Amino acid sequence: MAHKTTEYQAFSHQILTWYRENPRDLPWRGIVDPYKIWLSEIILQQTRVAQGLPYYYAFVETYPTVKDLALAPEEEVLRLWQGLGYYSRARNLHACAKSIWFEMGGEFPNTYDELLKLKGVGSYTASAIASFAYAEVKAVVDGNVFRVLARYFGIDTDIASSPAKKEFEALANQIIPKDQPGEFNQAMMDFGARLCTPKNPGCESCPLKDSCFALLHNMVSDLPVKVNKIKIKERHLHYYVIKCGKNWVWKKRTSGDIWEGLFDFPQVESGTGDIAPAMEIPSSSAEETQHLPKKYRHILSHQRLNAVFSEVEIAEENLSKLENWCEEEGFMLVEESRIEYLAKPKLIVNFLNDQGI
DNA sequence: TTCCCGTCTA
DNA sequence: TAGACGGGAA
Repeated sequence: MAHKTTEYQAFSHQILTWYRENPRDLPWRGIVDPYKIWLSEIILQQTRVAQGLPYYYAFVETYPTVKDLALAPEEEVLRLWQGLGYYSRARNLHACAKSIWFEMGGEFPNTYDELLKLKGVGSYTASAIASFAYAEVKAVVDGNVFRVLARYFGIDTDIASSPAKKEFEALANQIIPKDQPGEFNQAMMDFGARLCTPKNPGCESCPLKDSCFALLHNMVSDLPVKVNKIKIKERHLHYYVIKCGKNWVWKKRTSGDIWEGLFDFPQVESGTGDIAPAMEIPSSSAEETQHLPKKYRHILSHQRLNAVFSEVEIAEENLSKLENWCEEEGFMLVEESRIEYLAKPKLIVNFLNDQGI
């Protein structure tokens, strides 16, 4: 396949040339510390650079080394992650740091295969760290790479399917120059992010415009092929915001649902939202449900949440009853000034902001 | 509405 | 192998 090798070399040469003139200025570029590269890559999973950037700065500042992260309490890590979404990333990040520090002697894994064993590190992230920090020849395949390869080579495999991942990884690993794998990987992602964009790509100024399959066949807007089949679930949550003086009742969310490890309020879920669900709260009466319920709609990728917040005031003389109830139900009383230190879903942050908290 | 496709899990 | 997992921006 001599002609293919030549074609691939021409392709990677063009991409690298473009990259040298058009690199994104990112804070982790040129960094060789695998810890910081790992941090940046986990933060950037499913996340736009602009959104992840402040979190990267905060994490590097708060936890400059893997040791600092390992010694931090998980709740503090989740609080710093608040608002970024996909919270399992933060839990896995922290669990990995502990494992690297306490079980691996603080030695960061330094091969693709070893990196892949870390929780939350899949083939993309393992390739990124291995190529950036250790110059291992492993091609990254993220959304940008899918798009660039699908368009240039005219691949119409559904990129949401399982075989697509293998097909694109195999191709990218054929193309990647063995003498500068990290540069090439960054070049591909920047090229996809800045020029070969999902909408309105810069084909007129593209260095590959004479050989791009999609452009030559007028298929730029048709590639890559992505079959969207997410089912969106409609949910109705009724939250009870229970206060006793300056104490609020909070609930730490458990596994098996969204927002694991984050804090919100005691809650009842109903199928339709038509019927106002009831919750047995000690020492409260109808008159003590002070304000009109506040309604919020919150959109996630797989769920549409319709949340209603009812405020319940408990007389301070009933504090000990409330404490017992919290104990039984697995709730916790949190003093108002401590609320800001809890890791909370965006929905709850929005509600609190509207309350002036 | 579509894009962020990355990883884990059932 | 499909579905779950966030939140913001274009």
